[in-house]
Amino acid sequence: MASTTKEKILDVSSTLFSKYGYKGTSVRKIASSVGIRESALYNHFKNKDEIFFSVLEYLFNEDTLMDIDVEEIALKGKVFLNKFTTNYKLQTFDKTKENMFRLLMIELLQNEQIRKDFMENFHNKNIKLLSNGFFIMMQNGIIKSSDPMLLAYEYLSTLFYIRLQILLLKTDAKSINHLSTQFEKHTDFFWESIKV
Amino acid sequence: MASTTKEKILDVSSTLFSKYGYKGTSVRKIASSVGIRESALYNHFKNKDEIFFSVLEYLFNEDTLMDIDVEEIALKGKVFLNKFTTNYKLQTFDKTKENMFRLLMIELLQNEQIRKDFMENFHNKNIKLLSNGFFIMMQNGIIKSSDPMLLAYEYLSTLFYIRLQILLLKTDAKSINHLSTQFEKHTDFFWESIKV
DNA sequence: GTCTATAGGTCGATAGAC
DNA sequence: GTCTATCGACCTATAGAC
Repeated sequence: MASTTKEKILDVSSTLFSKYGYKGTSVRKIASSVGIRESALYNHFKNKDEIFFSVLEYLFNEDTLMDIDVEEIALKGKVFLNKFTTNYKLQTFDKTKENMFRLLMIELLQNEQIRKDFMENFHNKNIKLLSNGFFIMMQNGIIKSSDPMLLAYEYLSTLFYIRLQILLLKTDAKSINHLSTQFEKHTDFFWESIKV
Repeated sequence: MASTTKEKILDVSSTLFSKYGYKGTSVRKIASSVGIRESALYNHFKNKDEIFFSVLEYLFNEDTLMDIDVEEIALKGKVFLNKFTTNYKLQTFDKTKENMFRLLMIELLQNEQIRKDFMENFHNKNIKLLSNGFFIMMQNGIIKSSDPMLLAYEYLSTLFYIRLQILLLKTDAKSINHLSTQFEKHTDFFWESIKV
């Protein structure tokens, strides 16, 4: 991996952007980290913006789609939640996904494209998947009848909050032991709240 | 208000920092917004950092303490939650508090002091208050017996997520109508989950 | 595709006159 | 306490030699 210069640039700059954000990452730093001069960068990318957006594509294009057959697995009730939670937890501790999430949070209020990506890939997509699952459960009498969207929102928001907490603690190299089982505790608590 | 030059500087720079963050706000922009030259700023503050931290103090020192007598009001069950939610919602739509929250989110991953403030004033303080309330409710048989800390975490995380969503939508001048009653929906759902 | 050299801009901060 | 003038550092980007 990172055999060509262009790939090396993307690799290095994705790390830097995820750490220091757009403004905090200079073309100079990227070049020196790659081991070339600034001017050489411009043989591979038109300008800083093009590097940045290539990094975004690179970090986001890894499909964040949950590998879940909703129609089928929602019928198994809590198994659906467990699977979703496990997937979410895996992403939280995956290095590339962590970088993506970090960059997302850094630029969330400074970059409209990032906000779009966040809303689409982190919020809407998950809300849709979850509410779909909850809807099926309700129709089959597995959980209490209510608003599937609300349930999805309630369920997802806590997962997000745990993920953010873990990111912050990691940033200061603090212990995250007390949060290691928080995902599962949340799933258990939530399931007890909605099950019939 | 903002009678002295020093106050005017703080007022202007709190707006700029909340909008563009630390790096995105230059001493030049602050000076020109106030209506003076950069050099004149240095008669009131030692450097950019001192302005920034004064802004932090200015934005945070408004007491964010909930005006709640936990011991007494927790006995009333859902009234406790309603009061907390109302307070949280008020802060979400208060202009100064919104600026504070925005600055917090912008600098969360770039500034250790901000992370500390976030953890202390947004997380720990609220978790403590809430879990205290839940503990009292449990002891009085008002809600089901479980871990008060977990309940506090579950309850707070969704409030935070709603607040973040509202902030993002406001940033792009999008409608937040569909979220206007989300705080209350959350409170109702959560109360139904925990009440005896 | 890399290098050197450099342009033109913004940044935070200081010196010194008034 | 304000101004003008200026500094050195850093920034993105380009021209042109090899």
